[in-house]
Amino acid sequence: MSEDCDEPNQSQGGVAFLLAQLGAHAAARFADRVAELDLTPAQAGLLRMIAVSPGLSQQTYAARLGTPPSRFVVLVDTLQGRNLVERRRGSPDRRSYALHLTGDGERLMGEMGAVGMAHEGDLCAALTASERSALRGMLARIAEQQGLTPGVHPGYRRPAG
Amino acid sequence: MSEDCDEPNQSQGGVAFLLAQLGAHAAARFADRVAELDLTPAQAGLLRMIAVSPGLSQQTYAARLGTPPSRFVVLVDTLQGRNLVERRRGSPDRRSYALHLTGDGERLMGEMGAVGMAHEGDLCAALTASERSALRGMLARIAEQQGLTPGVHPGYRRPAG
DNA sequence: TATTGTTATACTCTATAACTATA
DNA sequence: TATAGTTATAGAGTATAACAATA
Repeated sequence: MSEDCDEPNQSQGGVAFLLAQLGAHAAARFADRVAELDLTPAQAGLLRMIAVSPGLSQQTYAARLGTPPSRFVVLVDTLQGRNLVERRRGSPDRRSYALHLTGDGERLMGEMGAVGMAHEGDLCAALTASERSALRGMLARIAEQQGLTPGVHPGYRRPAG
Repeated sequence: MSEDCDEPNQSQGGVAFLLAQLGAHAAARFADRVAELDLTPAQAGLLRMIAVSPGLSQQTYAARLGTPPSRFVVLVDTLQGRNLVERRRGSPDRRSYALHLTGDGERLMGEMGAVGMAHEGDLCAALTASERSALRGMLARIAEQQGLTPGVHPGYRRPAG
C-alpha cells in the first residue's frame, strides 16, 4: 500500500490528505508547545506579526490576519493585560492605536524562537537535512501557486471542519 | 528571503509552519468541494470509513475517529436521514448497531472519488508527477514517524487553534 | 457623515454527563 | 451491574451588529 498512484481510492494516502492530516498535527503540537508559554496559537501569531511589522493600527493587523475587529480587540486586551503589547495613540489620527511589543514581549519572542526551532526539529525528525530543504521548497511552491499569504495561518478565519 | 536556514526567525517559512498553513488550506478547499455534494468533511470521512470497513458497531467507528459517542450519533442520524447509511441491529448483541452504506451511499462514494482526484490535482498543480511522488513519500514518512493513524484526520478531536 | 475601536448579543459547535434498553 | 446507544445540558469560541469617540 505504498505506490498506488492511479487508484480512485488513494485519497487517504494522497498528498492532499497527508497535508491536511499533518497540518492539523503540526498545528496541535505547536499549540502544545506555546501553551507552555501561556499563549494560544492566535496570540503567538499576532505577537510575531507585531514583531515583524510594528506600529501599525489594529485594523491593519486584523485585516492582514483576516479576523474581525471584535475578535481582535480581546486578543490585544489579553496581551496588553500581561504587559506584552502596548497601545499607543495615533499621532495624526487619535482614533487609532499603534501596537508595539513591550520589553517583556520582545523577551517572550526570543523564547518563541527557541520553541519554533524545537518544533521544527521534532516534526522533521524522519528526514535528512537535504530532504527537509527539498520538502520546504516544494511546500513553498505549492503555497505560492495556491495564492496563500506568506506567514499568515488561515486559522484566524474559520474553524476546521 | 528564500534559503534562510539557520535564522531563528525562519519559523514563518519553516516546514512546520508551511505544513500547518497548507494543511488548513487543503482542508478548507476539501470542505468547499464536498459541500457541493451537501456533505461536511466529517460526514465524508465517516462515509469513507464505513465504505472501507463496513459492518462495525458505532462505538468502534467513534473510537477509531476519536470522536465522543454523542457527536457520532447525530452524524449517523443525518446520513441515515438522507438514506446514505443504514443501521442494522447486531445479531448476537441486540444493543449495538452495525453500519452499512446504502445503494445511494455507495453511489455518492463514487462521486467523492472524483472529487478527491480533482482536489489532489488542483493542490499539486505546481509540481511535476515525480515531485508529487517524492512529496507523498516524505509526508508519509513524517506521518508514520509522528505516530499518526493512516486515513484518520485529527479534526474529529479538537478544533484548530 | 464616515471611520476607529469597543461592547453586546446571538449562534454554532463541542464535550460531559444523565438516561434507556439490552445484556 | 455493566455496556451500546441516545438525549440534554452547559461551555467555549465565533461572528454580526449596535455603540461611543474622533475625524
